Amino acid sequence: MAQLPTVEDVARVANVSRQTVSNVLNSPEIVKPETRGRVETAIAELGYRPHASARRLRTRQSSTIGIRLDPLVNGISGSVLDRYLHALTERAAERGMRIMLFTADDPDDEIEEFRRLRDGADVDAFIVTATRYADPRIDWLVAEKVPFVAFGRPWGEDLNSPDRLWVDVDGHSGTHQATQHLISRGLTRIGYLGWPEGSGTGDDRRTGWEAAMTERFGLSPAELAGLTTTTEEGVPQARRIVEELFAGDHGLDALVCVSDSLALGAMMAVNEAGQRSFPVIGFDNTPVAQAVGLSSVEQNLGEVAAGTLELLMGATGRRVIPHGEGLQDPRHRLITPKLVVRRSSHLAPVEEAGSTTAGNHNREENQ
Amino acid sequence: MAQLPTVEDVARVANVSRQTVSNVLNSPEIVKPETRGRVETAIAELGYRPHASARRLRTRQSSTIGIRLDPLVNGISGSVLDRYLHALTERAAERGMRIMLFTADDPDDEIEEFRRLRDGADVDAFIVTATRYADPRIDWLVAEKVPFVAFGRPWGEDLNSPDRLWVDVDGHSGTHQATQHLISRGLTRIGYLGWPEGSGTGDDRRTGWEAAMTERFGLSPAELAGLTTTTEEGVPQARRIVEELFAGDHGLDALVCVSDSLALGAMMAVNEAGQRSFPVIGFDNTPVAQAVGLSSVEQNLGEVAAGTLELLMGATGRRVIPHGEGLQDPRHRLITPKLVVRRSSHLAPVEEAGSTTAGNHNREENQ
DNA sequence: TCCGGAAGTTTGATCGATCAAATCGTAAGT
DNA sequence: ACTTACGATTTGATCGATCAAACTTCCGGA
Repeated sequence: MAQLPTVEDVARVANVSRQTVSNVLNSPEIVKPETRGRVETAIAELGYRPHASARRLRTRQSSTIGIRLDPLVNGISGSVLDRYLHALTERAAERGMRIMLFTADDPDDEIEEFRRLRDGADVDAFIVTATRYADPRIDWLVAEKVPFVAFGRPWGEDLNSPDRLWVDVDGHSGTHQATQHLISRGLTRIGYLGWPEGSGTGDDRRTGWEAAMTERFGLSPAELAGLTTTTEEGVPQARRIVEELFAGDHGLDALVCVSDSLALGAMMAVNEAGQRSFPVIGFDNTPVAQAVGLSSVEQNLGEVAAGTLELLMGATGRRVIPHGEGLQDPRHRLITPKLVVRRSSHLAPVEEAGSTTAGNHNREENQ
Repeated sequence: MAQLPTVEDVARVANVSRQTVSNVLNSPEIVKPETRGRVETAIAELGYRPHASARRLRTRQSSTIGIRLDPLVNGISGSVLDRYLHALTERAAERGMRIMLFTADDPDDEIEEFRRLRDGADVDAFIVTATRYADPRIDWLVAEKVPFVAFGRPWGEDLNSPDRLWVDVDGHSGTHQATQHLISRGLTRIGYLGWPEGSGTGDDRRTGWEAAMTERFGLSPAELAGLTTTTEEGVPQARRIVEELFAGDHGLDALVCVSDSLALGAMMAVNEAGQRSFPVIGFDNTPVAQAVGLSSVEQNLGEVAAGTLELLMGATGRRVIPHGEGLQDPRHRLITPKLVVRRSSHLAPVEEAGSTTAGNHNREENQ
């Protein structure tokens, strides 16, 4: 088979030099229109396509972003990361970037992988997920000046640190919307089913519910605590604890939950208890929520992905901004999620309050 | 910042030539052990890491596999591909390979992307999913002799075509196991809830149920047809049709379903009808099935991923076998799935037949 | 007329690795 | 002892692009 055409070949056909071909590709504006046209014709004619590795070797740019993909799929909510990945791949493609996946057993291993990918000019930047307090990965990336964006706020650290770009979903706003929605339907004893205190994301989501309840009913911290139930993540865990709740004298009207898993477990318990009009709202709007008709807070992962790339490449840029160069403010993006209200299925029917206007919430019938 | 070390630097420190360093990396067996040790020490000392792009430029190999990631997440079962992706990333890493993602709007666009990635030496091979009859992508890949593996059998074409490597899950076996399991519990009127005829995967799965029913009860085609219900993929669709079924005089004991979506819909209808001991079995073992305690057929995606790489790289190889070179037979892998039996939750409780031995089925309590 | 300078284009060097062929040294064969 | 052969290592060329600097035109101003 004939060799693939190179810049050299294109140059010969267009009767120009290598460099001019290169310029047509990389900075067309400096080439005289007439010449440019000739070169473009030659490119089309030969079916020329630049050799990415050669370009990378020279420019030390890869037009590729690395992200770790965990081996384990952590159940029902694992899909959030997958959906983010889909959105990211798509948005990245729009800017001529691609996504490369890798795995790692632990943070040290991940750093080792960062190093390999960076040194091999395989990727220009990383996206790190599941960040923790005093994360060694972040420290390494900052120290080595490798561009990166974290998906998830730096809980407990400086949210505005210039070194640390991040995107996240505003959990507070999500649960606030969910709670307000229930309030607008005339419900008052709205409980919160969350994770044990100490998780940044979980605590953030709880504050949204707290704020909405306090604004409307002026509850004291003690009263709020009385409406709060916590459990580890997991459908059976949630079902168990909500069953216990229903066994006692809870006096609740509805539940706002920190995740779809907990909401699903709660729904099952609600259903079990024969409570046919006890609304439950989840978080993440996973496929499961869609499937069973569970109202949930939708993280707009397309926006999250777009925000990620804006931080990495600027508003419209097509290459990663080197660390520390002309970074715009703010150095983060906090995406506001939207409540998706579903006419709940038989699993946990929600009575529609006749005249309720649902504001700007999404409303979705069972598709 | 100091330049990254190159082979040249390592060579100087180890007092050997560039090529020897290269040999230590690529064919250690031809280097005298003593020399090798010296080189390895130098590598460690300098923290040298090969520059992937330079290597790629020279060798025209990228150690990367490309796979398209669809923008849309097709509901509940979309996660199968995601789980495959996780498994693939992990297995690929074990062999020093990485996964690169891309998107495409349609088959032609995907071919264009194949071309770009191939010409740019970005990837060594592709994995194609969601293949169709007379798929133009396959034709292109075969014509261009680009190594690839299809996830999914070439339905309606030559299963043993030498040009076409594929991996797939044995749907027949999965539904056969599911049906046998129900039979072993003493159930007899076991229905099948599937997709409309014409989908390769769907038809394959139905044959497993048909075979098991025929073996045990010697049913005629007409009788089998009487036990079969079909609908398009989707939870609400399934719920609707099973509700209709229950409204009439169906006489069924249980349902084997072609997917978890349909099974979930069926479960909801069953529950609605107050049938508390009507087993439903799904297919794919999605997180949803785990969450709601639905028995389902688990596709072992780790094995599928491993099979994919075996076809691409040989049993233990660390590089992609060029098209047509020493491909072993068979040119495909058909992975046998396993039934996961769950003690079903309140959504659709399954009575345990006291003394049933479940054979080699997996048995899983609600975690 | 001559010079400065910008615009457009070309030339030579280079990125970091591997390939192919050459070289060196040593052990085996006759 | 002399050739042959092989194992181990080195040398020069090369992959395909871009960078940096040089070169050529051409125009306007003194």
